[in-house]
This record gives sequence, C-alpha cells and structure tokens, in this order.
Amino acid sequence: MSGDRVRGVVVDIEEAKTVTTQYGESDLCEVTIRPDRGAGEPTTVTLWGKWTENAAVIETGMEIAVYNPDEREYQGEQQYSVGGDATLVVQPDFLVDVTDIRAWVQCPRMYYLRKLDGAEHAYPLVKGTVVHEVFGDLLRGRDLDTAIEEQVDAAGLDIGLLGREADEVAGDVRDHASAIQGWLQQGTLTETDQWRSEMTLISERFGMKGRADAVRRGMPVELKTGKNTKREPRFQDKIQATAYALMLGERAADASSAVEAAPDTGTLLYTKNAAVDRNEESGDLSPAKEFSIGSGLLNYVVRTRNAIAAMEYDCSVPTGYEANAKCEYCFEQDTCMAVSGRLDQESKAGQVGRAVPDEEREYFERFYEAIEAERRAVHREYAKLWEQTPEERADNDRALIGLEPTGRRELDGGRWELRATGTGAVSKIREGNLVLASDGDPVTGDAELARVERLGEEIVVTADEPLELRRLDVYPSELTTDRLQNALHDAVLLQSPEQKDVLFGRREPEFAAVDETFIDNNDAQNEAVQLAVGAEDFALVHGPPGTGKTYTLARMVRALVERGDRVLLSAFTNRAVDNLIEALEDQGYTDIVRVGTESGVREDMQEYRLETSGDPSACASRLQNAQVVAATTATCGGSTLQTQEFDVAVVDEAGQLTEPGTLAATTLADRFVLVGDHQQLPPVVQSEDETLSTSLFERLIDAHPEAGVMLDRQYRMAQHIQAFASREFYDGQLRPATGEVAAQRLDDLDGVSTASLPKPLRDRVAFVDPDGSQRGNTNPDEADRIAEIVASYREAGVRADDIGVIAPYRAQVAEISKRLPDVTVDTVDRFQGSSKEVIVISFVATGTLDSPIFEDYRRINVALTRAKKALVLVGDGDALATDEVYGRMVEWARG
DNA sequence: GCTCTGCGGAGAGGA
Repeated sequence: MSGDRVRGVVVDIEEAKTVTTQYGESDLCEVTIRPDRGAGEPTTVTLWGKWTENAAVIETGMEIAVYNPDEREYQGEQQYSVGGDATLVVQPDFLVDVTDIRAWVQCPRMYYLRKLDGAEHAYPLVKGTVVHEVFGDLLRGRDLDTAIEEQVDAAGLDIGLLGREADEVAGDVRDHASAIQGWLQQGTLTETDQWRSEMTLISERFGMKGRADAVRRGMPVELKTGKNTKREPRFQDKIQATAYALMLGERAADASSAVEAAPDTGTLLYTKNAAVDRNEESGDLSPAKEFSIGSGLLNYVVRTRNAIAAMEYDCSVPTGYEANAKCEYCFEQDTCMAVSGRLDQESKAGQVGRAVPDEEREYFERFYEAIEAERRAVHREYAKLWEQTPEERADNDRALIGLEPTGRRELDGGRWELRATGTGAVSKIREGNLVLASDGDPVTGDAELARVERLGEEIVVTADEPLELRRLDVYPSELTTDRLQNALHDAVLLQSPEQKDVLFGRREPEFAAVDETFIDNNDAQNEAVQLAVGAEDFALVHGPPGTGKTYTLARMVRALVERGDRVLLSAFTNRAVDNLIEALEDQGYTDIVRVGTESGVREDMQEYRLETSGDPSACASRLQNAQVVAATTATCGGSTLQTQEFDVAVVDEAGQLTEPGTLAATTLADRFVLVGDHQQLPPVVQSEDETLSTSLFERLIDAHPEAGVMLDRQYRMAQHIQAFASREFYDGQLRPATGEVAAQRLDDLDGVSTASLPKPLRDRVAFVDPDGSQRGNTNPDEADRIAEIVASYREAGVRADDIGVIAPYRAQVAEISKRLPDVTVDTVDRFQGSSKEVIVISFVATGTLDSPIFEDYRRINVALTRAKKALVLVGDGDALATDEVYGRMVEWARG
C-alpha cells in the first residue's frame, strides 16, 4: 500500500532499555518483524518513549503496523522507529470498539465484564438512549415536544418492562433535552454550523470502529446523560471523543498523518448539569465542556486500543492491574469480585464466593475462546470494506458496487429513502439486511448505515441521512458473538448447580412417567410428547426429514401449556420460528407472542408480533402475560427476553445451533426440549475452531440416548427416494409412514402424466450426466440440461411451484435461475426445512470433488430428502464415483 | 476454498 507504512509479523522482541540521547534520557525497545505476513526479510522497528508500554504486551506472532515511521539505513539494513509523528498499531485486523476503549480506561476488568454480561436492562440506559434520540432529532431541526413524545413512544416496551410510566419518563427526558436545546439556542447553532448526527466511523488504519453522537464542523460532540459539575470532563469521556476525533482525522488526511489532521477540540455535553439544584451544587453547571485534543491524547487512545488488541490475541483475561483502577469506588466491584471468584481469576478487586467445578471452568474457557475466534472472523469481514482495487472488487460478493443513484426522498420522522439502479450482480445482501450505503467509498467517503427495503431492478434503502447511493456493503455485526458470550456467562455463572449437573454429565436426566396418549397414530411421536411432558431436566427429539417433527412439537407445546407451563419457543432462524407458530395455529392454539423485528417476522405472523412502541404497560403486559413466547435464539440472548422466565424452553432445528446458541434459549427456562437432526446441516461457523461446530443437541443425544426419541416414520418421500438416506444416515430406521406415502408418484398429481417423459425421468430417482465442465463455481452445460429437465416435467403437467432445483454454490444457483425464472432454485443450505414434489440437484463438479462443500455428507442428506415424488441427480458420474458415499449414491440413482 | 442466518449498527449510565 502506501510508502509511509511498514507492517509485519513480530518475530523477536528485545528487552526495553533506557538510553541517553541528545534530548536526554529515553526508553526504547527493539522489535523485529517480517513484512508480507511473515514472508519478508527481517526488519527492525524501534519503539521509543511511551510506545514501549505497548512493547510490554506485544508477543511474537502478532502483527504490527507502523505509520509515518522515521526511516534510516543502518549497516545496510533499513530500520524504522516509532516516536514523534509515527503511530504503532498492534493487530490491526482486530477492530476495537470505541466504547470498549472507554471501558478499558475506566478499568480493564470493566471491559471484560461488559463482554460477559452485556444484556442488562436498566432504566438509566433506556433513558439515556431516548435522550440521545431526541438530541439527534433536535439536530435535524425537529420540534422538542414532538421529538420527546415520539421517542418515548418508541421505547414503550423497554419502559414498560421497567415498570415506568410514559409521562414520568417524558418528564425526565425533558429535563435533559431542554438543557441541550438551551445550549443549541445560545447562538451555537447557526446557519454556518455544520452538524451531522450519529456518524458511523470505521478505521482500517487504527483497527477501530464506533459511532459518534454528533460531529460539528468536523469536530466530535459526545452527549452524556449525566451530571458533571467539575471543570474538566471525565477522562473516559474525553478518551471516547478523542477516539472519534482520531478517525475523523483519518478521513480528512488520507495518506498523511491522521494524528496531525485530527480536529483539535472536542465537546462533551453533560445534560444533567442544568437540572441540578443550583443551591446545593457548586461548580461549573453549563452543560457543554470543551477540551483540546492534542497528539498526547490521540496517541494515548491508540496505545489503549493496542493494549486491548494485544490482550485479545490470546484471549487472556484482564486483572485490573493493567491500569490504575480504584476498586473501592467502583460500582461494578461486586460483580467483578463474584466473577473472579466463580472463575478463579486473578483480579485487583479480589474474589468472593466459591469457584465453579474445574470442568465448568474449562468449558467456560474453551467456549469463551471459540466465541472470540468467531469475533475475529467477523472482524476479517470488515476488510472487504477497504478492498478497492478492481481485482479485489471482482470477487467481493459482500458488496453491490457501481450503482446509479435514481432519487431520494425524505420520509416522515426525518429518515430518508434512497434509490438506485443495480447492475444485476450476485451478492450476499438480501432484503431486510442492515448494510453500509455509500457514495462508492464506504470507509472514507460518505457512508451511512441503511436498511435494504427492496432489491430488484431498482434498489431501495432507508437511512438517517441522504447520500448518493453508489455502493452497498454487508455490515458485519458482532451482535451474535456478543449474545453467545452472554449466554455462556448466564449458563455457567447464573444457572443452579442442579441445572448444570445434567449438562456436565454429573447426573442422569430424570423423567416422570406419563401415561396419557397425545398422538394415537404414531408411537414415536406420542412417546416424544410423553418424554417432553415428563422431563424434569431435558428431553431430546430426533426428527429426520419429513417425520412430522413440527406437528409433534406443536402438540407437545399444547400439552405443556395444558399442564400450566409457560413455554419459550425458539429456533435459530426466523423461518423456523414462524413455522412453529403456524403449526400451533393449525392445531387451534393462538395464545402466542412473537418477539422479533418487523423485517424478520413473516408477513402472516405479524399479528403475533410484540409491538415495541406505544403504551409502556400495554406493551410489557402483553409479553409478561403470554403463555407461549416465540423468538429466535439470537433474540433470546438479548435484553428484552432476559427480563422473562419460563418453565420450559422448546428449541427446534437444534442441530443447527452452536452450544452457546442453544443455551441462549435454555437458560431462560427451568427445563428444555431440543428437537433436531444432527444428520442434517450443522451450525454455520466462520472460524475454523471445532468447538462451536458440534451442537448441544448432538452432544446430549450421544451422552444420553435414553433421553431421546427418534421419529422414525416419514410422511414426505416415496419409498425409493428415502431408501438411500435411510440406509446411509439413519441405520435403515427411517420408514415411510404409510403405504400411500411409500407408493406416491407424480401421476397422482392433478393433470400430470409421466408417460411422455424421456426415459430416465420416468423413474422416481434418476441420474443424468450432461458431460459439462465446471467453470469456477458454475457449470453452464449442466445448467442448460437442468433447464431441459425442468421443461420436460412442465410439459408433463407438473406446476412450476412443485419443482425445486438445488445446487451447492450460489454462483450455480444464479446460473440456473437465469434459465428458470419461475422455479425455486437455491443452495442446499437454504433449502433445509422445505420440500417439493420434484427436486433436481446440480452437482457442478467435474473431474474431481475437490471442494470442501462435498466433504460434509450431511449436506447431501439434506438435498436428497427434499423430494416427495421425483428426484433427479445431475452431475459428472466419474467425479462423483471418486468418493465412496457419492459413488453409492450414483449407483442407487441409476437403479 | 464453500456453505451463510441472526440482530437495531453501537452505546445507553451509575459514582
């Protein structure tokens, strides 16, 4: 990249020493790096002065980057030093949040505790959020009273769950907001003032990200909904604003020094100052406090950021000694001591309580590290945002570039609708996603977080501010990893020892005998409901494809409700959660509250969705009084459901969930039921860590087979179609439920006659080898052949709606979709959970099966078991024959 | 070297 930067992997670190220079005594530490990710020639980097503090936390193997180093040649070797204008960045790929830097400055333990237990539901936080929203509204020129009314209304559920009234909160908010308004009206807000609210900042250079409350004339303004009558702003508040200043400087400066280009003043607005009783308090009561931002403060921010990134390198746990925290004044002291006591961690505050057993501590550490590995994988996704060369862009499927803006309009409430025409390129972006919309440069250009409303010929997004819509990027989110970390904490530190005994194999799960018959025509289903109803700890239901899993689940939920249990219904995907509600609806049960976002919940399930705005007590009591609450596991890990307790958690598609993902739901209840199939696709995990790729469902069913029931009769597939999957994946246990299911054929469908079909397609299972060749992740000849096959079925009278095409890669899905616009074409992964009368599978690969996509046989199990009456496999027979399982599959299909 | 869904994005404050 630019010449003013050196970056490499640390291979050696010398002891720090003090030397005498022409300017007096100075500390230095020499670090040897190898550029080009460790492949280049060793190079010496000398850290001077305060940068040696970072040297103490750098380890070999870490990556460091130095900007604007002093360069010199010494004995034929190029040497670099960090002092003066230079900046050191440790592990630049790790993106540190600005609020995490703020927390670390208060106390490094605070940074760590926030990560474990972040789903707190507290009034100061809710009030603070509302005040911030109102502040944004004021900057956009809205009327104060309207803003307060609307923002209090928008926070209805949160307010209600805290047992507060809207009027009371509006009064509190007005105290704060009028202070802001007064300050804004003191002539500060003039025509020439350039304000921008809520600015998302992401820095590649510093490995930092955050969202500034506001920027005025290029300078950061932070709003604090608290009181500070001291002359100076609080140190951590200054650090927060300084971090935003640093990133604003980077945007202004481009390749030269961001530190020099950073704004020199920051403003902190303490909104409670004006509300303080002036007779009691003394000191500075004006809400606004300005402070100057110099290179010392800016570099302090970078060093703190580096300390965090270095600690995360090997997932070490901060003790509190890293900084000068004063535990006796800390309001997190109790939590801090309790956590260190339970996990036997060293901490400055000390420990209280007894440590959890060793196996639990090991479990906690193993999963903590696995989740953090996942977080680092999310951070690597951000790198796609700064890929700018055409080659890099060419295979970036996480962005839509080259859009042509076609218009914009302001919506009610100050938001904007932005429109553009697309290029028809394939990407991961889907409707409802949160994306980074930009003028073409998401990092240093004009960029805003936006919601994708429509994604067709015309692309429509909504955002807080208007901009020229030329590019959309996936916005990677750490939300999932944050919630997994919360779930892990709750499971190990807050659950009772009795609950944990069964999870850690110290006790067998117990069951009460249940004689009642719930389902009279399917023994396994009935047994599953009995087991679930009688479970005192947990029950497991193994449901292979088409076995009536959802029906059984709905019956089970009704049985639990009849006993008086309050039930939490959860699954990984919104689609699965909605399917469960539909099944309950089919059985006549509708006392359900669905928690989730508007875009996540299916159109016809919106009536069950919990409204989060409006009258606080109405919102809250609807949730509190619901006998059945349904939500995705990600939502279960959030703060709303943390306020709720359940007798039983019923989790569907549990085979697709990571262990902490499952815990997010189960920790909210006394007992749980997991329903799933570990022979279908496992959880999607980005990092290579194995820990997360085994589901809790699979672990428990292996450990406690007696706690599980397998549904063994399937209602979906004709005998011949299910035969291979039954043999390969279910020990031959899976059988058609009835003779009718076994014997079903396409001719049973209205208006279908298979007599005219070409020979192989007349069989229920067929194999076709189109002699194509793989190009990248597509196979155009195979796509052509699939289009012909589908056309044959259509001519035989099969409706387009009854046909599905499955391919392993998204690129091939797009290739086939072009030829078959009316037919559902999708990847295996996205087809899981649904079925069609006719399924055509494209294997793409020719010659060999060298893609990892073929390594997991569970993927083929899913693909094959989507078909009811006809299944066509299209691929290179020779390539498939190179693998034993695929070879057997081809033999079976050729019949 | 491939699959890819979730979440208000992050931050909201107490002494």
